[in-house]
Amino acid sequence: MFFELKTYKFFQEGILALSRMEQQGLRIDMKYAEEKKLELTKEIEKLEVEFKETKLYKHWAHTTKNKVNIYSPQQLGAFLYGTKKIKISKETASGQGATNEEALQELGIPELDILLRIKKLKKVRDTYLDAFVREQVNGIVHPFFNLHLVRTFRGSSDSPNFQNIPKRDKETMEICRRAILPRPGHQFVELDYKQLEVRISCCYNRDEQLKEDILAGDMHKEMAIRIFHIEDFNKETTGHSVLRSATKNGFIFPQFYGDYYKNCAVNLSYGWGHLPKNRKWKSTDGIEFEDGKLGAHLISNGIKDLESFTQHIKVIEDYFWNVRYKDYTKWKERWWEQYQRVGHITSMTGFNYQGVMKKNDVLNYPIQGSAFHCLLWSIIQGIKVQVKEKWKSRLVSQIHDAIVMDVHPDELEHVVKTMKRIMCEDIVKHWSWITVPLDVDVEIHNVNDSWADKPQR
DNA sequence: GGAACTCGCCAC
DNA sequence: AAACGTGGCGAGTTCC
Repeated sequence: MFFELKTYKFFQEGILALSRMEQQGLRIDMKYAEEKKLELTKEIEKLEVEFKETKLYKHWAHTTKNKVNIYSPQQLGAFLYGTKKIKISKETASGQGATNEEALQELGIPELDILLRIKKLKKVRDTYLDAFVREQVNGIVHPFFNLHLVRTFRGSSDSPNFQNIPKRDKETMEICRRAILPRPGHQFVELDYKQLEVRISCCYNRDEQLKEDILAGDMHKEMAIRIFHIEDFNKETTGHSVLRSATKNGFIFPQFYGDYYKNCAVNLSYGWGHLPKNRKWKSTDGIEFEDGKLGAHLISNGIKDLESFTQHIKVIEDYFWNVRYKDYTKWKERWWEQYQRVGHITSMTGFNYQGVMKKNDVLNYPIQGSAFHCLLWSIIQGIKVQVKEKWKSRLVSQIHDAIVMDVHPDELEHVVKTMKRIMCEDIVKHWSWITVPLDVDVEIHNVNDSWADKPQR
């Protein structure tokens, strides 16, 4: 398949820019990382002893021929679903009984909480801290940023992977990111494109309602009101803000990736709302809502169990795609029809997607790719200025829609201003297909603070 | 002893 | 008719 020369050159420039990031690298607090690893090892050993004293473990050891490995999903599954004959509520892709966090928590066996805690600490120690220590050279890690590995023409990172360091979970985030430091006297600055993928999707689907919702509205709130029957939505109250998050992460995002109402209904009610899956809801079920429980609130609105909630979400999904974002839906049909007819699709940034693809792939790849290409273009331009103006500041990492910089305080104002200009203004002049304004969120950390420390304000 | 697989989990 | 997109990576397991 052909790529235009400018597309080829774009990636060539991209590789050169990313290799400058790689050469720069990021500082690791080696003393901290080594000490934290030891501390975690002690805690893990203590918890292992505690776990092995439980009745559950003794039963497991007693009924197993070979030595029990508590970290083997296969052995754990065999014990729980075989020996103990617990009914499987969730299967893995290959049809085995799942032993992931969600599945284990559902069993309600308190001893398993110890095991989950051990696994969480091991993950942090062995996947992150260990990798930093292993990969560092003279206290600096040089993560690779690849452009040749991903189906969507996004990038990836390895050795160590700097694109999946814990962020959402406060405890593990702090343990891992505390190890990452700016150069002495410098400060971290992060520039994140706001809602990049969905904005880029508008450049394909030209849906005016979606564009309006992104720029002026609050679609998570609007949909939360419909999903949970909230007449007087108030962002400040805990109940409403939880249900807004539930809607965002349990409905909006999955829907944009091609999920459907049945999964979303489970996500929303069982996942976020803590409502039971397999029986009628009671008024005492579910998370704390405004004055009572979510269960009571939904029951009073005629939704009494997962089945009726699923039917409700089906209606919402229909509204979402066939009424509210009907032009997006029309684009999906046109785009899918085109792929089926000619066998490939070309993205706004000039990349060809070919070969056997599912419908969701055809609809997602070009959007995901083009969104990342906005970031890549900004990185290329940013590094050009960095070199030309001989900045002491450096671009040091990228995470799909975000740039991480190691900035000298004297240059802070100029660097942030320049990067914002590149990311929001220059880019829309360069690519006329960008028909939606782009915006960035800037997080400025304090001088010498680690990546775990809170940014200013 | 390594390749290829599964499972689980971190990010966007 | 079917049903969530992209990665990296550690550990366990199976196969050769």
